[in-house]
Amino acid sequence: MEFMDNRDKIYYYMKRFRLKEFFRPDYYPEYLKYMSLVKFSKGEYIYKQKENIQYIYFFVEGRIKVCSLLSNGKRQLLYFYTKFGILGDLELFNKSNPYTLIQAAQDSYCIALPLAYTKHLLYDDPIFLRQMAELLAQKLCNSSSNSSLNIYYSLENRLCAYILASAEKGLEHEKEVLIFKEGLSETAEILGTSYRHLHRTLKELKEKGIIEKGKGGYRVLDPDQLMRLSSDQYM
Amino acid sequence: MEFMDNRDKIYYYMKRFRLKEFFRPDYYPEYLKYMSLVKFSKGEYIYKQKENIQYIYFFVEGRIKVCSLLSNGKRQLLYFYTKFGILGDLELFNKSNPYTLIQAAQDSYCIALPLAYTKHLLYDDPIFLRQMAELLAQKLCNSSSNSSLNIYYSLENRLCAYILASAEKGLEHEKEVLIFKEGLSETAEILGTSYRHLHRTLKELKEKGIIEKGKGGYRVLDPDQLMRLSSDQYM
DNA sequence: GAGGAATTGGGACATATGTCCTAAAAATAA
DNA sequence: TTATTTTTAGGACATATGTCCCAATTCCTC
Repeated sequence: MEFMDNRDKIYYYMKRFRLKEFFRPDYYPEYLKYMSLVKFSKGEYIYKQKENIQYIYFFVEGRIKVCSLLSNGKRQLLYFYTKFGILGDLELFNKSNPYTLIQAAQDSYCIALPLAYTKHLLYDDPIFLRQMAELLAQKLCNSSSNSSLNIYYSLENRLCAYILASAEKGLEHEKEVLIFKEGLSETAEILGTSYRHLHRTLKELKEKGIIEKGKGGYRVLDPDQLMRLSSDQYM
Repeated sequence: MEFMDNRDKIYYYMKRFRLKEFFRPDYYPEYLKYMSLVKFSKGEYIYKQKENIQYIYFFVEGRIKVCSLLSNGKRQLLYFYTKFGILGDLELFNKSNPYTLIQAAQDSYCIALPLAYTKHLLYDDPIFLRQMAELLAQKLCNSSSNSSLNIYYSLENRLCAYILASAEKGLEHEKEVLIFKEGLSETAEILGTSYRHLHRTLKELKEKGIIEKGKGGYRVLDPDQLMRLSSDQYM
């Protein structure tokens, strides 16, 4: 995590995402004193399991991946942050065990609020607490409906969604292309399938002309069809 | 929903489950004025989709089933309440759409708190709000891990869990037995599988001597093995 | 009790996915 | 560069699960 010394950017994001409305107006100036803009580099962990959390973050730019750690040691993909959102709500309120793994899927920016100086205020701030409850309720809805997607959709569907969510923009012959660069065994783990089956399914996508193997990963040839097959998951 | 005019029972449950600790002490007497004990009969709906919620409930006794309604019109089992819990937290904070279906799986008792007179207080009660956030965070954890169970466990596992959670105690030749009485097509729907496959799996359980078909449903012959196969789901 | 509707039981076959194994290719270390 | 490890590729086969059908049974209505 890298602290960006850029007060203007903070104010810009605060205004853009109306951070003010998350807090009791009279507590806000106190929070503001401690907020800072931070950058997470691609692959960096934002929270690791079992770690006591120091900050909550307002995610403002980039892409962030949320996995849960299962008892068998595997990871399972839960969610991608792609637009504004709050990180740490779950970890803040779920005493028992922070079981999630939150990782920057691309270089990402957040506004960090350290809990050390503000936790007592936050816990007494009905507006903040209500916002958190609403967010958690929303996430719970998402999670429940996602869990049904896992039953009703095939690996092909889930893979398409995952490719869309984690592919990166790159340039090739002056054209913008999407390239999927993730390691395949990690991908299999995250999608909760076997390497063998993942591979088979990738091959089918190749045969359908949707993706193409190139150096450094799979190039997306037909994003529209990828989208059609992926049915809004993880987004 | 039937209102039970039994003030003593309310106080008993309040003490037993420490309801007091869910609220700001100075607001509590006001809430107390409106609380009442209610009974839901087996099969009765506690919340239906799209209905604006009137009460939140503290579930104190019985068994309650929570399903989500999917866009394809099917239900999916999310959770069973078997011991103390709060109903309506999700519905209270998730403005967009109450998408869950909450139904008494057995005769059940709750303490009802009508929102009409108390919502403004609850929304300004940091202790209540924090409790809600904690509950929602916990449910979110459960839901996420459940969604992985759907991937990692076979129908046999899920079915065993479901039988355990929804079987009823009955007497037969003066011995206490568990009987699973749910309709099979409804069960298939809730477990997200086909009727055919459910049936096949039930047959396997019969052949393993775990259950037995009798009049009025399936008798559980070997609860221990059922437990072993079900791996703590929905509980 | 007769007739129709819903529920239960199951055969046949297709597809999705897992396990096991082996080989080629790429990355990394020595 | 060569040796070793990791990653990618895929054959063969087993199991889980779905779809389509139809028959038997039970339930419900008249």
